[in-house]
Amino acid sequence: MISLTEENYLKALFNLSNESGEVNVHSLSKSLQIKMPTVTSMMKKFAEKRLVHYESYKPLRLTERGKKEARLIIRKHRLTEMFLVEKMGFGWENVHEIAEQVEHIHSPDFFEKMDELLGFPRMDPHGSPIPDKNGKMFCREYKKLSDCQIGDSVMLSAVIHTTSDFLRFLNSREMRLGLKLRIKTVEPFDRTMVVSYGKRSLETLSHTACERLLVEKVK
Amino acid sequence: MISLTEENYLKALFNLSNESGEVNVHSLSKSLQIKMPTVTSMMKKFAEKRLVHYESYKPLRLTERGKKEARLIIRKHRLTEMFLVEKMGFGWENVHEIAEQVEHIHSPDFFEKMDELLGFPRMDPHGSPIPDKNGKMFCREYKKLSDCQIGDSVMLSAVIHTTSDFLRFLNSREMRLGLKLRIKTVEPFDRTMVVSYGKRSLETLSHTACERLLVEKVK
DNA sequence: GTATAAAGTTAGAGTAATCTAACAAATAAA
DNA sequence: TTTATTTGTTAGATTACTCTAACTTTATAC
Repeated sequence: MISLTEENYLKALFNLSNESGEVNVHSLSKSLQIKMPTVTSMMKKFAEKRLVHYESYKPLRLTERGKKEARLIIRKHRLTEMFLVEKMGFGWENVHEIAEQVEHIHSPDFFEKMDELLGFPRMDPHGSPIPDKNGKMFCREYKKLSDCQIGDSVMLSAVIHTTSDFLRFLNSREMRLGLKLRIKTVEPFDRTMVVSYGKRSLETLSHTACERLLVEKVK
Repeated sequence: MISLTEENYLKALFNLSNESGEVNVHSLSKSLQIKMPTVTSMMKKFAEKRLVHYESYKPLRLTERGKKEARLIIRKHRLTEMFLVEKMGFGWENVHEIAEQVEHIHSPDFFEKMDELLGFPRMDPHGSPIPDKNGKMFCREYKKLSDCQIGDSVMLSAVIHTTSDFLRFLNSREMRLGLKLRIKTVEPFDRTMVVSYGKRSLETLSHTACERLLVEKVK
């Protein structure tokens, strides 16, 4: 059995994993706002439960089991966010907090029903993929807007590091998933971009903003 | 701040209160499946927090504050049950378990939205009243079917002690809230009733069943 | 009205999850 | 390559909630 506390550790481990699947105690501690010694001792418990590979002074790595459990929690989180937006009329900037709580509910039926009512969506309202009931996740290859070039035409496909401040900023610029935009200029010194889309022909986006926007190339 | 554990104690206290608002440690212990010494010590904590009136060896009584907090949790529970039935297509016999978990979510917006989408219902799917956001509860005066007489015509208005077994029993007899029924006979020795309603002219109900059915007189 | 049973309390201990203080290892800087 | 900084661990304490065993009070039965 996995406790609510453990579920939060699992989710953070999953979200903080770098390309090679590694997380260090310090970043986990910062992300969960739990002191390092507490995290260390929890990781020893996780190792016993075969949820992480743990060796003293080495980075943490989720086991396959750990990853699967994490994805099942993320599935519940993302289905909930989608349900809140699509079926209950919440704005995408207001659903995270609620989903953080709903994701811990133990009831397969509840989430199956959500999935069904939503028509088995593959993405959440922020464009992140929703793992299936077996904990498998289908990932498309997105690119950060900040890695694109002047002249590129791209479609906004997902947003990451979605604080509600950031989402409100996007709302205020009428930016939605699926939006097609074109890069007009990139400032060399701070990498600020000027883009055009819809009726807006000269919208300025900071490098920080562009790093949080995932796009796909369009012709 | 009231913890999840405390919320469960509050709810049980409220539901077990008799006419004079009293609950004993023993029944609370049985209902929560928590041993009596644990309950006693929690009740001392509740007394400090001004949630119950506590005196050694005397029955427990919720304070006004305690009652209000309890009703706010019950509001969340009943709104959730209603939402699960009306908006998500669950059967009334399957919603209790899920609502037991959802009721602990801290998000006024979430429950306000449910309330709104449901059209501000005053009753849950089992006919129990839903307290308002200030923790006020409007109660109609119902009567147990078991307290009615031969020849009475009544409307089924609520069901209590709603285990899923019992609700499935009602489903199997096509019994729904709002149903009008007439008492044909009452066996004197075991108080079994024979009633008629809809297309069913001779349905037998045990005394146990009749005690769980709340009705209003109709002419 | 005493004996028995039921209900309630006290004392002491255990577990999960957290913390601080002190120390150790690994990494970065000088 | 030594020093300083960052990261990680150990040890020991704390809080919330739970338990069992032993004892006390209240209620019930004879």
